[in-house]
Amino acid sequence: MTPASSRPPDAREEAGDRRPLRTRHEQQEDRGMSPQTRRTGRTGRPPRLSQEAILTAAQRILDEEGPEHLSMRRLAQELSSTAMALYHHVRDKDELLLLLLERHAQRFPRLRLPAEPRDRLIAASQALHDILAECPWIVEVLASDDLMAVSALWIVENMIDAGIECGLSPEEAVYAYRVIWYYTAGELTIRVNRERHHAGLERPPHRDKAFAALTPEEFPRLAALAGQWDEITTRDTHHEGLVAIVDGLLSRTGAARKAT
Amino acid sequence: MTPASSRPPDAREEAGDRRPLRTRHEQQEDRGMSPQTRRTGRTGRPPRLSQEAILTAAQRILDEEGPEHLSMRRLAQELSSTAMALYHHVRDKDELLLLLLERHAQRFPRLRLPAEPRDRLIAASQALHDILAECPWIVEVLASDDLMAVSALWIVENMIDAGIECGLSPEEAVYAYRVIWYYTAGELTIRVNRERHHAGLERPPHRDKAFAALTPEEFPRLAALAGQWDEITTRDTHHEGLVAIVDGLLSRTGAARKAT
DNA sequence: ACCTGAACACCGTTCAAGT
DNA sequence: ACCTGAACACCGTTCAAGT
Repeated sequence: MTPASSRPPDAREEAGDRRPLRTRHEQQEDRGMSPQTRRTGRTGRPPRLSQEAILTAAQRILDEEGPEHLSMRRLAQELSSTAMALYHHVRDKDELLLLLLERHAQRFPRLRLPAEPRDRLIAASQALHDILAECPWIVEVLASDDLMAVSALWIVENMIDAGIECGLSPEEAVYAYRVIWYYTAGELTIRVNRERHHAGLERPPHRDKAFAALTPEEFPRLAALAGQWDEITTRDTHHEGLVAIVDGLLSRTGAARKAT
Repeated sequence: MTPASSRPPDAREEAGDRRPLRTRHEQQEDRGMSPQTRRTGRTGRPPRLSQEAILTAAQRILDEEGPEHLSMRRLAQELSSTAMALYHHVRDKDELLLLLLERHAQRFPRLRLPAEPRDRLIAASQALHDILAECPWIVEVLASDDLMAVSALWIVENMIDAGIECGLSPEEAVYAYRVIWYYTAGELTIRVNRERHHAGLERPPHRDKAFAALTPEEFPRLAALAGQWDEITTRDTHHEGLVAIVDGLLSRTGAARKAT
């Protein structure tokens, strides 16, 4: 979390962009002051809400009731306020989720990674996965981008650096990072959705339909595996898959020879 | 699309499951009759809507207005009907989306795949990706499951079969399939979200925040790449990544030696 | 400056009633 | 059997007004 030393000029007032307000939090951040420090100027009504309080309440809802219950209205209720009061501290729901992710990543301990580059690439990728596995509610937000939350940048940096030290060019290292990121995002999305549906106790109905279609003549392999499918499929193979992917990515350049 | 020869007993009337209705379409399917064939019994009011008409209208909305505009109400409007009329032909929105996927997969030509197993695994995986890349609106539904739509089962069958022919055990082949599927799902999800946001013309604001945090001292690799990031990141590396993953997965068993 | 209430423009789905 | 209208229980967000 470097305090942004050089920040690009605020482009929000440009034509077509109708979000004139900067949240209170952003203004404070610019002056490097906490609410307590600030003494200058006239004070309006003292704030009942704060971004911190909002985020804490949101996290509580997430933990106790699940992501599907986190709405601006529900959150306001939790704070004995109105939905609109929140918009004074947070631009919109997306920003709220992003801030929650940021908070989560900050709390996550900055692991010591192995020195050997292949191991480091694997360990960093695993850390990326683990951080997000703990806050799966945010998967949808993540999906929107490949450059991660600021607080998780150290992982991406390590992944790219390890890739380069393994003999990849910088471009190849970015591409390797992206392949791993896609795998991670896919695994998490599917895992989360499975758990969400599992919570509803119901097996998806089209699942049965698919199994019913598995005639041994047309689908010999799948028909043979149908009985064990759920069992095989339940095993957590994330790490195994990650290692295979990393080796596949590194072997393309003969970089693998450097490794263990 | 095998007509389901053995279908598990309908468990829907069990305790707690409150979906007594079977849609008209399902009933017909059971008797193996098309609407035209059916002559017996009293006919009630002739149907104005049909599943076919509903799916066609839904597809039109998807194509012309985008997935975010497909709602039951909008769809009913398109058919000059009411939202509730739809529920006579389709259980819920999820089923509607699943039927759309099924329809799409059916229309997709059943490719001739290479005989050589590694190439076949790659080609089948690519086909899976390509089918879904054309109907990205459904990514969210896909995410819920790893056993695909009935009409795409031939691809999964081929992937598993090719894996086994490459020397993997059946369990390993399923696991390989899942790794590839996670990669595919992740790639598609992120691609779709990017396009969806790109359509809104706005660069995500937290993107700038992340870049601003990229001090060369703390993040040397990322800082050096920042200028080219968008450019590198835009390149479509799906196929490259797929090949690397396949090779990584196969190399774990010495199966790679069999290949080309 | 900070917050509220009412309103806008939506969702998916249920239920009782109509023909 | 097929469809309708009204209603339920929600969304995120805007806007004008209050203190």
